[in-house]
Amino acid sequence: MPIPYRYEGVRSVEDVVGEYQHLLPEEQTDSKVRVAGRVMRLRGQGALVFAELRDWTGHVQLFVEQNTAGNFTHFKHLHLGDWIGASGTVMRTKRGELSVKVTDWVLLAPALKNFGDKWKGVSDPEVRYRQREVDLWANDEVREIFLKRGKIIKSVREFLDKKGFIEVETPVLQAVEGGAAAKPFVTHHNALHADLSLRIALELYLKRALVGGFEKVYEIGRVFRNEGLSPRHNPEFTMLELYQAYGDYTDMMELVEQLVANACYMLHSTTVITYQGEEIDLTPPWRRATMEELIFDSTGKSINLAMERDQIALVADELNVSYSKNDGPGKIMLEIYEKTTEPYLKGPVHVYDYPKEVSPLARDHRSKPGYVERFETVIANRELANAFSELNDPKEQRERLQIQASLKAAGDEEAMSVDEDFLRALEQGMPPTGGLGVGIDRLVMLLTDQSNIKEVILFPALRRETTFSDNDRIDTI
RNA sequence: GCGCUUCUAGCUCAAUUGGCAGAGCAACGGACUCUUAAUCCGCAGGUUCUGGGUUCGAGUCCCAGGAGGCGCACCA
Repeated sequence: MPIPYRYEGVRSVEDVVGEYQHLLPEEQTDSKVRVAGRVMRLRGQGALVFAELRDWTGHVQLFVEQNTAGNFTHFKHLHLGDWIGASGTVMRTKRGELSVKVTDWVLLAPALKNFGDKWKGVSDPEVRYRQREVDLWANDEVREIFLKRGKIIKSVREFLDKKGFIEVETPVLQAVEGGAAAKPFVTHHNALHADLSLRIALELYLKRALVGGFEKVYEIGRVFRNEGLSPRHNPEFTMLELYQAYGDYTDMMELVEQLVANACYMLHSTTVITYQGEEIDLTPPWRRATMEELIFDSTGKSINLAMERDQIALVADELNVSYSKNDGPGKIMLEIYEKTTEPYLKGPVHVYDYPKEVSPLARDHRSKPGYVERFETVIANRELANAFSELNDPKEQRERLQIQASLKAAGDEEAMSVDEDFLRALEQGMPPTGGLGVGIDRLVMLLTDQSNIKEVILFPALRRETTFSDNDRIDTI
């Protein structure tokens, strides 16, 4: 029997099940429907076969009788996972299961490998991540997560569009990567005879868009960082960055609260969620606290940037926080915060007023010397967002980047370079601006209660597979 | 990159702690016209991740390597 190129008139299982939900046991209709999907279970019963057909929207039972269905013998010998199209009438069985009583059916694609145990599926994480297509069929909750991921991103777009933000796209291949402290992936453009980096952030080009007149602009895009893998880090991940002219970091606090609460509500119809067993209330407004206050709360130590570097270093020593000889007071303070405070912040909380030393793109604090107007939002002990009042003074920005470049020359692989294109743009004038970055994967993890980033990335990065294992039917066919 | 840990049939897991590698599901053959992880009968299935070593004997102990998970480090 030839496998057809198309199968027309298919209705979704969800649609069919919804329409005929009212049928009583043993009630038969002469309503013809066509459905298609994978055969996920087979129960032979002599001259009668029950099958579970699953499509993207759900599952429905097929009732296949020798007397009334074509090609009955072949149907009996279908394999779990085979794609078929079936047409028939809708009925409910004696035992109450809504079914399609099949009259005609056709094999659309055989499954030469199975999806594991029909009850337990697959649980080996290596198979689940390497062969996500198997995972998606074997584990319903996996499909659910990726459906939710799509909904979350959609809700973010709708939210920003409603606020008047314009979505743009900026280069992934960049001559001078910048906008974050991270090691890039480097590639080569043959025709240009140039090494290019894959972007590590969206920041610099989006600011140039602001100079160009976009007053509210955002991009949701993949960025790439050449770092180790972990349950919370994939080398490519999705960032949202947005910039709003005439605003500052306090505007960004409100915006991120609304954005996250909105996505959460879209998904759960509430803004209170459970994450890894802990209840988290995302209802705005969120707590705001300075880094110094939070360090004091968790350690009882009072530090600030009016202190000498050595005094702060002494506190770090007392707290068993390591730092390097070249670190200034701001870097040491950040180290203290990250080791003693952030891991214990359940949040949501906006941690604000960062040391200037560790924030080369943020604007000087309007009243606190040595600080910039920057905050990070922490939820469930993890940084979810990072935002500042953006530095828009080209002279100051040049000096900051030159410091970065000298750090880079001294061996700091994560320091930035001087990006002349960016500086030239700033010289044209960038309005006062609030900017915000949100890790979308982290947001999805939070809202879907996942602790491993691989669970929210359809095809996460893994080491190259060196051996391919055989499966059963491929050899016997 | 470092530490801990896991790897047995296609899948999910056993194997008396060093003594003949096994079960359920899937597959294959058969019975059964209302099943729901159907049931029943039969049959087949293995480089125990790879390579060394210790031992009369290794899935089990030792060494090296591979892949995964968790933690640390870096970061989001």
